Amino acid sequence: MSNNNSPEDFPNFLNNPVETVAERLLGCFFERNLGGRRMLARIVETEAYDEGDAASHSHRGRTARTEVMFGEAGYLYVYFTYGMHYCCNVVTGEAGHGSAVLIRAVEPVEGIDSMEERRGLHGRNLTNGPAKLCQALDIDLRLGGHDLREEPLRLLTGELLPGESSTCTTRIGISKATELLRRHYIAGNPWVSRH
DNA sequence: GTCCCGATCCCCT
DNA sequence: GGGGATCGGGACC
Repeated sequence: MSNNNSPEDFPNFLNNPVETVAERLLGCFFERNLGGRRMLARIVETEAYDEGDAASHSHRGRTARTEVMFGEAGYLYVYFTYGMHYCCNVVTGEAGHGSAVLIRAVEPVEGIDSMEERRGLHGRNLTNGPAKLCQALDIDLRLGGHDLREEPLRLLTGELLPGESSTCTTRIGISKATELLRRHYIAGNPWVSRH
């Protein structure tokens, strides 16, 4: 992996249409510092959401919950769902436009023991779902609105590896705008939630 | 104020 | 493959 994880590695493409960003986030990293323990995870599956999209939390306009989605790119939008799960999104686009990319699956790279401890299991189910990865990386509402250039959770740029390619399909777990091809994942990657 | 349902996961079969 | 867990947001009264 050609990645030396310096702070300058923050992605410079977040201020683009959300489906473009969703694709380009594939291969980027979350670097989580938890009490001095470092975890690194590679993004392998994403979904794009924005205002014009009936499935998006920003579709009905600004609310206290979704305010972060309408802010500047590069911040974290976290929501709580089904009474017990958290999911996280990278805010994209210009301020005033409510768009974000849901991170649906990551591939553990470093600090795997720490993730396993938090999840209470090991193997494929560690991070192959949006709420699973939040539990593994200890992401909850306390990180809502967090600047992803800063500790303790940073977004670092990354690329697809030679031989890898991305695929685009319809999104998962939604009932509106089900026809849109706004789910992106790295083809064949074992950490993707569903192939 | 009340009601409904969700960008889900896990355990059981 | 199905259902239960569990709670906050948003719609409507």
